[in-house]
Amino acid sequence: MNEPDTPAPTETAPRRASIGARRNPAAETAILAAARGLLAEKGYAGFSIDEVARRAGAGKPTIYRWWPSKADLFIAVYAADKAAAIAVPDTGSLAADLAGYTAALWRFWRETPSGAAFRALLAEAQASEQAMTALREKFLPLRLADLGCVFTRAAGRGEIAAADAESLLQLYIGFHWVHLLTERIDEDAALIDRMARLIVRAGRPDTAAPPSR
Amino acid sequence: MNEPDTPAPTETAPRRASIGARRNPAAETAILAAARGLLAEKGYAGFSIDEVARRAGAGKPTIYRWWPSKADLFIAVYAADKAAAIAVPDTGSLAADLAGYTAALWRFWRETPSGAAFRALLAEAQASEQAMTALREKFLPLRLADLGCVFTRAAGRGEIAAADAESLLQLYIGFHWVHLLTERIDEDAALIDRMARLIVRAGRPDTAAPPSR
Amino acid sequence: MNEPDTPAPTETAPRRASIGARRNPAAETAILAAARGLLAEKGYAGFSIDEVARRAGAGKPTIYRWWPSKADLFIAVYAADKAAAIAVPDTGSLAADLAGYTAALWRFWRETPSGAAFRALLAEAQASEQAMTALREKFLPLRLADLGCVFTRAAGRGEIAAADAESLLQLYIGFHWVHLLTERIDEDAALIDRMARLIVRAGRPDTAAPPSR
Amino acid sequence: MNEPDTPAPTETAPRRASIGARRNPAAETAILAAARGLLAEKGYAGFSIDEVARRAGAGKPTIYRWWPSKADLFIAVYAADKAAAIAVPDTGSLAADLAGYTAALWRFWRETPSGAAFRALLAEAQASEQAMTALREKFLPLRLADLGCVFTRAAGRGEIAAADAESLLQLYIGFHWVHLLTERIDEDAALIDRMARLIVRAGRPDTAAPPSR
DNA sequence: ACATAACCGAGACGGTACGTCCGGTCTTGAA
DNA sequence: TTCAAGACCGGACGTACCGTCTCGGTTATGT
Repeated sequence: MNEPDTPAPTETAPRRASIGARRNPAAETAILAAARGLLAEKGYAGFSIDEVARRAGAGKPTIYRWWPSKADLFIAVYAADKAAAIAVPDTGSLAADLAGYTAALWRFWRETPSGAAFRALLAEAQASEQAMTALREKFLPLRLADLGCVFTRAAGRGEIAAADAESLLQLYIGFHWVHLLTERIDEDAALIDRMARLIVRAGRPDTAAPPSR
Repeated sequence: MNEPDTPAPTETAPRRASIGARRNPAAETAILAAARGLLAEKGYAGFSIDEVARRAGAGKPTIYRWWPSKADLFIAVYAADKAAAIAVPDTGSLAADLAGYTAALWRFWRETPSGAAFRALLAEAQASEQAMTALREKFLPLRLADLGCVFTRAAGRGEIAAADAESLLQLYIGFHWVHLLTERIDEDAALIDRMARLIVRAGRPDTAAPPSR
Repeated sequence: MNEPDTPAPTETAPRRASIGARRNPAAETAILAAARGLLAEKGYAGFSIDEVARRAGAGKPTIYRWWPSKADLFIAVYAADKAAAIAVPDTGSLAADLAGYTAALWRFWRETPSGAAFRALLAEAQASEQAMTALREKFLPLRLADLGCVFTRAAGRGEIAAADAESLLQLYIGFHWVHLLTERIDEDAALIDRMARLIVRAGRPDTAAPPSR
Repeated sequence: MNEPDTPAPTETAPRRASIGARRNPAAETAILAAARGLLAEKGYAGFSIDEVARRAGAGKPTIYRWWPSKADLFIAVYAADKAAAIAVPDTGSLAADLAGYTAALWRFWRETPSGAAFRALLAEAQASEQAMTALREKFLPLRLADLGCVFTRAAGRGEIAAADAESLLQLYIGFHWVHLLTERIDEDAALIDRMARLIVRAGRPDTAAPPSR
């Protein structure tokens, strides 16, 4: 009904037009970058699709087309960093592996927007069934896979009972979450070491004790 | 030009007037009850101060006067139930204490609005500095106090090393948080027992050494 | 990251491909039919180029190629019906001609999408200079030509003064527009007759009166 | 969930706050003025609630609270001018009254935003049932009342048959609409006079025939 | 006895964000 | 060159909440 008031500045604005009936990688890049920047600057509060669209010079429908919920956007931001950032250590010692991984993870969370992204994802999941589903189906499995092999290797070496591997992993993850969600992911080496040793001890096969008997 | 369809005659409503220059307990009760009901029905999503005010028949400033942030309201809802609902067990066995406490806590979270309230508090804390402060200063200390004595007693009995008590408590809390935040607080006795035993084992004094004994 | 749920495989659709470097009549037909149907069902509200393209299985550029504005599309819809639907009466009496024409026109407006199309054209012309131009240059002359001869014939018969023919035509058209735009084109024979007689009387040459003098 | 990012500039911005649980006349004035200005500058195209809110420094909900549809806003803009602008003439001659009124009305339509407002209202009514209702119930009766007495007086003087008054009024209104909707409300005195005389002649009592006299 | 102060419900206020729809442009890949 | 398809940006839509503010009224308290 209304003409768009002459979207005039077609010639002046470096508008990013369609490249045909398929996804425009430039738009995707711009949107993810805007989301990253916004999360880094303002965190979950202050994050809005509107602002992402503004910063990316993108239309909101373009965002919703590819990331139907904020959770999807958070996951994408996280995924873009993750691979490049954290190597799963393999030192031959579970305690060392865990301490190393925790230190690396916390640094990663502190120094990239991914910490904020994960916090946002967890928060969003409490408000939106859709986000909860995305968290459980698209996100958690990836994290479990990463760390899972650390515990699997430890079980292979006899450091922990194989049957406990999964439960220990859960304990370890809980430790991370609590610290992230309460903004205590500063690098406290002593704390990290203590926790790693506790986890290892918790998993120590019962055969480790008996000798004492 | 248009009247907003005459918002209902004031004289018919059993309005709850001021009782003078002091807090009206009836208003407080009504507001808390409305917040409880809303959390129970809709969870964090669907919770809004507007809706609480509507349900309570209260003015928004009355709510903001007594609970300056949503976090305060969530904490109040939680606190109203907590005392009555969970007794800290003292069976003489740390594993049994933990398993009992977890089962009771999860039931409490499932069967009262408090589970939703805590999830809401955690989510809110990710978006609001004020809520984060309330979480850390008004809420967490209370929980730590509860459970702290369980570990203290266990240390006193020699079940765990006193130096590890606090770290073990953190692990245990992390376990609860992960399950709450991913909506897995169904009563799985086997899982709970396994985790309790792991915690105990993690805290086991260096009996591994005790060949020395 | 997320595919927009794979919008149906292209190979199953009975796609209407290009027939080479010239206009495809099948596409034109499908688009006009879709526009007709949409106008008939939803009226001006609910009419959109997107929806027409969806219904016609056409691309939007195809529509814009042949009908650069919505006004052109409305006019095309109107024109497709008009010729076949209304015969300009010639009874020898202006009043009878007018009453007959009005009755036929209103029936036509009620029973085909053309009434909606004309309303849409008038509305669109208020928002778009392009549509206003189309209305004035492509549409109105046709209507004037139709009815013009009715008045010309009446002037030839001495029923009305030739000098007034055009002004009477304007009055008559205004009558139609008011009724169309306020959704009062139900067939009220008495009203129509009264108005036709008034028009005739307005045009009666002044020589009709003098005898009385 | 999200803090409004510290609406900070409370102290700097001359924000127009609420004045309590009742309508703020300053807001009403600002909104109407913004709507007037926007209509005057851009017409129906280019008119949007968003832009009105921006110009008025008002929130969209404030606009929707008092003018639930654009039609209501158009009517309010029209009404604000109308009373002050057009006096219904009473010269003792219907033709002179009509010509005078038409000239005044067209000038009013040209020189205030009311012409654009009425065009917008008519257009909007073609797209929205709500607007059509507002047009028929809130707007047209007022216009009919204005002009009605001109014809009533003429009938009292015997210039026209009382039974024809209403129909003549319709013809006269149709004349105005056609010229407004096709942007031909420039002051063409000859055209206006001719049309006024035609209307008078159309209403002439059948005393014309009365050779009987 | 009476002013004052704090409380109460109510609801308007400016604003921001939501998620959706449409307009008009552009590009692709096939015919 | 035309076609269907559909992505692109922009912007408007109407609604929900946010947190603040002001009102008019009520009730206790302190003078």
